[in-house]
Amino acid sequence: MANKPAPDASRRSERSRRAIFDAALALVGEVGYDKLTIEGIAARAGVGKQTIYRWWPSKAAVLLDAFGSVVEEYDQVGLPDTGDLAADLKTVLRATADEFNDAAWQAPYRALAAAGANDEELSRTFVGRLMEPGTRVYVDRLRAAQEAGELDPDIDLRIGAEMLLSPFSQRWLMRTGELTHAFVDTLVDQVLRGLRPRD
Amino acid sequence: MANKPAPDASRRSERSRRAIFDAALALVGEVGYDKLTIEGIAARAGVGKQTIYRWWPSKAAVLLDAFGSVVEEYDQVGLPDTGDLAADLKTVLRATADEFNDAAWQAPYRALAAAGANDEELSRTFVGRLMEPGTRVYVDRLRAAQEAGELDPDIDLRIGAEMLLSPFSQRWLMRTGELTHAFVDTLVDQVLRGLRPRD
Amino acid sequence: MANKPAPDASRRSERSRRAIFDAALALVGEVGYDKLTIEGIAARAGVGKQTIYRWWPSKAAVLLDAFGSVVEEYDQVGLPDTGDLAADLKTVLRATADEFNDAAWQAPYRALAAAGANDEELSRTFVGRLMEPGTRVYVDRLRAAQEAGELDPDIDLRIGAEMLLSPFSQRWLMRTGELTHAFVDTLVDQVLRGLRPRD
Amino acid sequence: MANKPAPDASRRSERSRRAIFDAALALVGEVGYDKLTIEGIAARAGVGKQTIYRWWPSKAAVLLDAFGSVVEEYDQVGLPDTGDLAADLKTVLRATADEFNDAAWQAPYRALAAAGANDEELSRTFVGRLMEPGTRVYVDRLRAAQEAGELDPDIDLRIGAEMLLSPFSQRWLMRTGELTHAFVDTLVDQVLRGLRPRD
DNA sequence: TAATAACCGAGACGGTACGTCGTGTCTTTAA
DNA sequence: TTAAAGACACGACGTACCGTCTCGGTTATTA
Repeated sequence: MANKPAPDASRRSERSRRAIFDAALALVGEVGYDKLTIEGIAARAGVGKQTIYRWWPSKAAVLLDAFGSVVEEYDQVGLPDTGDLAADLKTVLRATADEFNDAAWQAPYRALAAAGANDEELSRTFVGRLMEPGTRVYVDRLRAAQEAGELDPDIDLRIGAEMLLSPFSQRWLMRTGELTHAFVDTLVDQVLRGLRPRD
Repeated sequence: MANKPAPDASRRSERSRRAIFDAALALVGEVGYDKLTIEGIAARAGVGKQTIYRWWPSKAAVLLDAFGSVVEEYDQVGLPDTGDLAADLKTVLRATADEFNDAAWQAPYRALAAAGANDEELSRTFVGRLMEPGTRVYVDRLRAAQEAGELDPDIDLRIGAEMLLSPFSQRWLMRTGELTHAFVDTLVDQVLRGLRPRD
Repeated sequence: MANKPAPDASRRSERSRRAIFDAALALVGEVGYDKLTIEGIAARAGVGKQTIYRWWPSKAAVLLDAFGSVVEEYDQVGLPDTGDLAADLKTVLRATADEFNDAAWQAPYRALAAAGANDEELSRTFVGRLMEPGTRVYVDRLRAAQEAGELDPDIDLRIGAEMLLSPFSQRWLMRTGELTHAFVDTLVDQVLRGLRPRD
Repeated sequence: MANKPAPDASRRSERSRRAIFDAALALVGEVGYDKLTIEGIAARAGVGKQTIYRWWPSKAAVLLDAFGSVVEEYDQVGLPDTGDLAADLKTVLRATADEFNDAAWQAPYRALAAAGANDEELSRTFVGRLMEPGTRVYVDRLRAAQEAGELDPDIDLRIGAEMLLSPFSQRWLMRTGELTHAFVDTLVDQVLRGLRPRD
C-alpha cells in the first residue's frame, strides 16, 4: 500500500524548508502562480529539486504550507466583543478588507483558492487550515451575541457567518466589486437585520 | 502597432470552431483543467494547433468560449414571479443547486472560476459574460419585490443579491459545504428577513 | 507494431542536423565521451533537445552519425598497388598509425568502439559503416596479390587481413603498445611470411 | 597534499567487500554496464553507499576489482607444452573461445574493455592486471618453441603473440565475426607459417 | 476561368519545465 | 569507531507542451 518510501522527517533540513517557503512566496508575488515553477523555487532557495519533491507533491502544496506558516502567526485570538455586534463586525471586516487589498496577500491567496477549485484534496486542506479557522471566530462571535439575546435563537449561525463572509470573499476573488468600507458597513447592516430577534 | 495580422473572420471554419468547443469541453471533463492542453484539444478536434492559436490567446479563452456557447443557450428567461418572493427564490436556487451538483457543469465552471482568480483580464470576461447576467436576474426580481413593497425601500439590492448568491457559490467553489435544499431554504429565509420592511 | 510516430524526414532541418554533428564532435573532444550529454549537444548546437531525440535514440547514435559523416568523406578509393605488397601495406599502415595518433580522431573513435562493446545494435552499425569498409580494402589488396601469385592460393584472406589490422587496432584501443612505424614494419613482415606461397 | 583521509584498510569489512563484488557482478550481468549504478550495487549488497565510495573511485574500479578477484583464481598455470606448438595453441584457444562465448564472462569483460577505452588510468590497470598476464603465457610458450628451434630466431615474439590474440579479441569485442574452432585453427596455422624458420 | 490569397491540417522547430534517477558529500543512528 | 541509512545540492535524463514557423492542400473570392 505504502508505495512511497516515506522520507525520514526527523532528518529534515529546517534550513531548506524555510528557504523554500521564502522563495515560493517571493516568486508567486513576482511572477504569478502560473509562472511559478518548482524548478524556480528550488533555484531561488538554493536547494535541489528533489528536496522539494521529497516533501511536497505539487507546487500548490508548497505554497499552501508556505502561506500557511505565515498566516498562522497572524492568527486570530478571536473577534473583539465590545457589546456592540455591528460595530465589532465592521471594525474587523474593514481591517480585513484593507488586508485583502494588500498585494502581498493577493497572489498566494488567490493562487491557492484557484488551485483548490480544481483539486479537491488541496481544497480540503486549504479550507481546513486557512479558511475554516477564520470563519469559526465569526461563528463564535455570533454565538456570543445570540446568547446575549442580541440575535434570534433560531438562527443558523454558520449560514449567518456565510452571509457575511461569502459576499466579501466572492467580490474579492472574482473581482465582482470593490472591498470598500461602505460596502462592508452596508453588508453588516443588512445581514444583521436578518439575524436579530423578531419583535 | 498592429502587430497581429487580424485573421479574416468571414473565412473562418465553423466546423473547426465547433469541433474545438466539443473537444475542449470533453477533455476538461475527462482530464481536468490542469491537464487540458492546446495540443490535446487540437488533436481531439482533428485540427491544426495554429487554428486554435489564430483565434484564441489561451486555453482559458477557448474554454470560456466553449462553455459560454453552451451556457447561453440555457440562459435567462428571468426568475418566476408568483408574488411569493421566498418561494420563487427557493424554487430557482434549489434547481440551481441540482445543476451545480451535476458533474458535467463542474469541471469547466470550476476551471474558469479558478483561471479567473489568477488572470484579471479573463475574470472580467468570465464575470461579465457568465456570472453578471445570472446575478442581474436576481437583482431584477428583488427590485420587483421592492417596488411591490415586499422589501424595504432603503435596501441595497445588489448586496442583497450577493447575500443570497455568494454563500451559495462559495460553498460550491471552495467545497466548504453541501448545496442541499435545506441549506437553500434556510439561506433564503435568513436573507429575506434582513431585506423586508421594518415594522 | 510501429509505436514511434515516425517523424517526417522530408521536413527535417538540414541546418540543425549539421549543427548537431559539429557540436557533438567538438564536445566529445573537449570533455570526453562520458561527460558528453544530449543536453550539452543541444545547447551547443542551439537546438531543442527534442530535435535530437526525434532523430536519434542515444548520444552514441548521434556521435556515430556525426563521425560517420566526417569519415566517409575521407573514405578510401582502395590501397595502392605498386606491385610490391609489403611496401604498399607499410605505406598505408604507417599513415594510418599517424592518423590514429591524432587527438581529433581518438575521442570519437574510442568512444564509439567502447559504446559498441556494450551495445550490440550500435556495434553492428559501427562495424558495418566504419570498420568493415576499411577492412575490405585490405582484403581486396590481398586478393590482388594472391591472384598475382604473390600469396598462397589456400590462404584465408579475411583472416590474413585481421592478422594485420587487429594487432594494430588492439594496441591502440587498449593502449597495449605504441603505434610506431617500426611496429608496423615488423608486423607486416611477419604476417606476410605466413601468407606467401610455400616453396 | 594528502587530500584523502586514507581509510584504515586493516579495519575494513571483508564481509562488505565480498558482498559488493557479488552484487556488482550479478548486476552487470542483469542490467548491463550502462545501467549499473553505485546505488544499485550498495542496495543489492546491503551496504551503505559511503562504504563503496570509501574504497573505490568509480563503478569501473569496483567492477575491475570484482572481476579481477574472480579471474585470478582461474589464472595462469601456463600453456601446455606437448612439443607440438600448433596443437597446443589450438587446444588453448579453442577453450578460450568457448569461455568467451559464455554469457557470464561477456558482460564484465566487455564493460571493462569499453570503460578502459575512454579512461586511460583504468585501461592501464585493466591491461596490466587482466590482459597482460594472459598475453605473457603465450609469449612464453612461443619463446620455448623458439628456443627449441621451431620458430625463427629473428621473430618478434610479442608481435607474434599479438597476431594470434588480437584477431581473436577483436572479433569478440567488436562482434566482427564468430569465435569458432575453425577460425581458431586457421588463425593458428596462418600465424605459425609466418613464424617458422625459413628454409 | 484562372490566379491568388486566406484558412486549414500537419507537424518540425527552439524552448521551458516536468518529475525521476544517480552522483558524490555529509550527518545521524545503532552496534 | 565504523558502517547502515539516507537527506542533501547538483546535473542529466527523456517526455510533454508551449507558441512560432513552414509546408502542401483545399476553398473562395478577385482579375
